[in-house]
Formats: sequence, C-alpha cells, structure tokens
Amino acid sequence: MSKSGIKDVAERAGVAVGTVSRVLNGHPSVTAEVRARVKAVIQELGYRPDPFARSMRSKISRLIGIVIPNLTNPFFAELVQYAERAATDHGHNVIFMTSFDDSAKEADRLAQLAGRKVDGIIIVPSDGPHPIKAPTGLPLITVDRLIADHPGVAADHRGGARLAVDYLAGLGHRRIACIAGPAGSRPAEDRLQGYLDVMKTLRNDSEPLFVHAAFDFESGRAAGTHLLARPRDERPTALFASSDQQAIGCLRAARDLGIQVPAELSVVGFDGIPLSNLIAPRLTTVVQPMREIADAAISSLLGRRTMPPVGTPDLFQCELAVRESSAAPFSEPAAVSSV
Amino acid sequence: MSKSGIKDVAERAGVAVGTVSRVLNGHPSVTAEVRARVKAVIQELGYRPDPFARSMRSKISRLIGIVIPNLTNPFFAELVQYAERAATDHGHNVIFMTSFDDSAKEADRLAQLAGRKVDGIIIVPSDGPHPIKAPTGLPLITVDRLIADHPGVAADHRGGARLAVDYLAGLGHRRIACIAGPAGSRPAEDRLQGYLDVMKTLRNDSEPLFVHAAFDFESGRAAGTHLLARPRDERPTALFASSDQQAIGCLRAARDLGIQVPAELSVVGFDGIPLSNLIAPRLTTVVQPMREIADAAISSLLGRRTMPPVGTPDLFQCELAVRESSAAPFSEPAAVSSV
DNA sequence: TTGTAGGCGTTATCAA
DNA sequence: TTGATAACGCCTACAA
Repeated sequence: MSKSGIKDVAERAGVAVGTVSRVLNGHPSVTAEVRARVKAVIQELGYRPDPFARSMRSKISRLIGIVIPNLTNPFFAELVQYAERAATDHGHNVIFMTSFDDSAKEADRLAQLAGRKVDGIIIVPSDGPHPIKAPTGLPLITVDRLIADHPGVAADHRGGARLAVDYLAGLGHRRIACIAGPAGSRPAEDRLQGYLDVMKTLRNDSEPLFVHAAFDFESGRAAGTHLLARPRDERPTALFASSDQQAIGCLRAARDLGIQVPAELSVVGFDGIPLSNLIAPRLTTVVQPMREIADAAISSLLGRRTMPPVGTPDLFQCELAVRESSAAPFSEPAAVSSV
Repeated sequence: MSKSGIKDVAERAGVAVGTVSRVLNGHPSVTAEVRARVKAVIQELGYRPDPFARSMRSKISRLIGIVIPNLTNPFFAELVQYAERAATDHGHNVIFMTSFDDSAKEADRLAQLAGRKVDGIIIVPSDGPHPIKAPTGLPLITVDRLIADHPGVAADHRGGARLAVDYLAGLGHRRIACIAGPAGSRPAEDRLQGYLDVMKTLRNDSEPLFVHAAFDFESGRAAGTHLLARPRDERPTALFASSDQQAIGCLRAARDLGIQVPAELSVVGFDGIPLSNLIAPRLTTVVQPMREIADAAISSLLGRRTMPPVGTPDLFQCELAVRESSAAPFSEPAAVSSV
C-alpha cells in the first residue's frame, strides 16, 4: 500500500523501468501491446510519478508563478482567476504571491519563484518608481502595468480612455474631469493620455481638469469630493475615473454632496469589474478583456504563442459598456428648481 | 557561471558535501568556524539548493495548496491573501486553485495537489450536496464551509448571526426577514440557525421569514426584491442577509423599489468585506476575523498549532460593525405621508 | 523495440 | 564533529 514506484510497475508488467518511463512520456518506440500492458499496471497500482524526481531530471516544473500587488482589487482577482484557469488548461499549476505594492517584497517574491524554478512568471509590477527587478533566465511577462525592459501584455489603456471620453464629449459634455491613477503608474499615465487626447480636440470650449489618486474606492471618493466641491456652474458635468473602484467612490462622493447621477453628473469608470454592473446606478465603464489578456500571458510564457517583443507589448482593445451612470448633461428637469 | 551545486561548495570550502548540507539545514553539529567558511563560499558562489532534489529526499515540499470556489467573492479573495501571507511567513509557498463550486473540478484539483505532494491543503469546499472528497494521507483543513470528517476552522457563523439579529430586535424590529445562503451550505445553515434562535425569543409578536439564495450580489438583489415586494404594513422592516454581497444586492433592490434605507428598512450583512464600508449607505455587518482564521488554518497545517479535531472545529468570534444601513424601525417622518 | 546503468542534487546513515 | 557513500525516483544514452 506504500507508494509504488516506477520499479514496481516495471516488475509487475514484466518489463524494464526504462520501458515504463517511455510509455509515461509517450515515447513512440514502444509496442502497442507493451504500452497497453504497462498502462494497465499503472492503473492497477495507482502509480503516480514523483514530481520532484521528474522535475529534477527534466528541469521543468510545470509551475508558473504569479505575483500581483494585492487581491482586494477585484481587477487583479479576476486576472488571477483567469490565469489559473488558463495554466490548468495547459497542465500547469500556479504559485500565487502578493507584493503588497512594495518593491522590496516584490523582489523577494521573485527570488523565491526563481528558487522554485518555476517555468515562467506573470507579474503585475508594484506601483511607484520601481527601478526594475529581474530574476534572470526564466521567462517573465508583465501584465497590465507595463514596464520597460520586459515583455508585456495589457489592455489598450489609452485607446480605452479615448473611448470613454469620446463618448462623454459626444453626449455634449464639455466640463469633463478626470481622476487619473497614481502618478508614475503606466496604465494611469496611458489612461490620462487618452483623456487628454480627446480634450485636445475640444480645446475651444473645454479645459482639461484632472487629479491623481490611487486606484481604490476611498481615493476615488476623496478625489471625487475634491473635484465636485465647487459651484454648480463650474462643476464638471462628467467624470472619467481611471478605475471602477475610483468611479464607485465618486458615486459615493456625489451622493454625499447631493449631486444626482446621471442627471447632474455622468460618471464613467475603467476595468469592467463584476461589481460595476451591480451597484446603483449601474456603472458605465470601459471593460478590459481580462480573459484574453490572461490567456495571452499564459500562452506566451508556455511558448504556445510568441512572446511579445520587449518594447512593443501586446495590446488588447477595450469595449465601452454604456449603462446607467452616464447621460447627456443638464438632462434633468430638477435643474430648474435647484438653481 | 553555470549553476553551482553543493559539490562545488564543498570543494571550494575544503569540506565534504555532507557538511555543507548540514550547515544548509542548520544542523547543530558543525563548528562555528566551518559553518562560517561554508556560508561564505555559498555567498560567493551564489549557490541555491535545488528544491526538487531537496524535496525528493526530504519528502517535504514547503508548498501548501489552497482551493477555493472562486475569487470573485471578495471574502475568499481576502482569505487567500491572508493565507498566502501566513504561509510565506512560515517559509512556504502557495499553490492556488479554483473549483468553481464544481465538485468534479474540485476533486481534480485535490488530486493534482496530492500529486504535487504539497505539505498541506486548505480548502473552502464547493457548495452543494458534496458527498466528500479526500486525498488521503496529507493534512487537509477546511475553512469557512465546514464539512463532516475533516478538521476545520471558521467563524462562529451562528453566533455571528445572533449578534446581528439580536441587534435588530433590540432596535425594536419585529418583522425581521432573512436571506439565507444556499440550502445545503454549512455556513448558510448556521447563520440561518442563528437567525432562528433569536426569532424564537420573539415568538409572541414575530414570525420567521426567510428565503434561500446564493451568496452573490445578484441573488441577493433578487431575494431582496422578492421579500420586499409586498404592502408596506406587511413588509419586513429589517433584513438580515447571509453575506455582504447579498446585503448590497438588497440595498439595490430597496432602492429600485423606492424604499429608504435605513428609514424604512434596516439591512445587515455578513462577512465584513472591504466594500461593505465603502458603499452608500455604509453597511452594518457582522465581520469575520479573516486574518485570524487564515493564520489558524496555516498554523494548524504546519504543525505550529494543534489541528482542530474532526467534529469540533475551531470557531472564531465575529464582531458586529454598526454603520449606516440600520436604525430603529419607523424612524422616518416620511412614513406619515406615504400611507 | 527493450534492457541496463549512470547520473540528476540532496539528505541521511554510518564510520572514523 | 566530519567524511564517505548509499539511497531518493526518474530519465536517457548506450547496448543488446
């Protein structure tokens, strides 16, 4: 009843260990008959090859590491979930790690993964002025927060932002404010650029107005409060937030300030997390193709897909989901009575 | 420049491989002098022991597996995050897996972990009438959703529910409804029991009223709509939901029905996910000590703490966080005009 | 096609 | 305390 080894299988099947190994690895030069017999014995004995011995020889672990800043951001949670799913589909398992947006911890985690000899690493780099890190020698791909010197895959943040702001402008909004992500964050800068791209086309009657803030709820609420705390005729009529969490925070801020959404204020988020479609009002947002992004990252690491070259990351198009938090400006009858 | 092995270190330090191994594992019987010399060489060569060879011999992987139903539930995300943190603190890494609440997938994942020879498994079992599963021979601990035949650690769901309903009753509520979790789910049943416990003490002027629903937002919204869609004088004045997600769904439902919270309806959730404190109104909820639960699970698996005996799981007390979504019944002046 | 044997990098046993 | 050496379980030339 103790774990049976390849030797036991060989003996029981009347063949040599080498032969068993060969059927195990699908080596072609084995008689169909022998192969069948060996497989039968394997079943019978419930034999499972020892992964350590196997990895020691083959130098491959069928393990991929994934390190993200934190899991309380639903966006990352979704990424991890899809990544795990994709890895499993390819016969790999996932070692999960959190960097807590701390570059020292991040470096430590990467070192651990390197020590584990994982086959590849997916990382959402910690924010901040991260110089770089780099466990050399094993495939690494950055996701979402792209970084110089490393291959990456992400949504087209800039294009996605344009989608949102174009939409708002098309609705007739002119005082469109933006809650940018944290300064120094690549996706934050990209989304801000997208916002500015569109604002430029409106130059005649519109000034860009934005503040930086972390991606979380509370930061969004604070930033929103800041942007909205001004006289009604100076106040933005639309707000483009760089994350759904920020946008939801804005909704909170608007409510606290007694501002009606979407009647007096349109809010558009970014990410497309599940929650965005469940709050009231349902959030209009730019949804990122998480599934595709995760699949691409895994496939690249595993060599089923060419690794995106350093410098020119694989970008995936976003889609705008128009829901309840946005409308044309001044669309509310209540406006009359409130002035 | 190629990976140096223990042999190289031994040679360079003028000792035997056995000695190097001993300093590596902190074995006491090594002269301080020799130990220092060996360590120096290790540094110098940048030597890293091969984890596979090591595991092959020692039979320990320093890997623990964690399988949860899904990561879109923020409650589980938090659990995973804390578990990873605790595991890392103990020098272990975490293999993360999702069962998608599918018992077949779950069994498969468990088999994979067993095959990986992890040192232990943390699992939040899939819901439904799961007979059981069981990779024999390696420590496994269930979390949150306790199950017969396996050690477990969880919040005191029943006690937590009592806390909530007691509070509502104390506020003066009598028509207190409950959105129970899915039938067959252990924590759901426990929370329901807690609800019923308190309702019994109110027997004279109060009837229990509850419906089963999945733990997610949408199910909560649907259930809430169902419970609230009745004449005002028959409608519950308070709602105890079995998860924060359900509770938030209820808030949505109430809003859609034009019911004011907390003036006309008090809502209390369960879990204490971060979001619960960020929505409007801030959700009164029963918060589970996630950190402690995760720590206990990891410590038990790693033998730093006695494994809770099968049948008598370790229970952790919850705390009630009173916030904005609850108040005494009929506290609104609007009541007069709406009848 | 199949068997034999050496080696992968460590740890553990047993002498010295 | 230290050194030599046999496992650990598997893969892979090399022979047969």
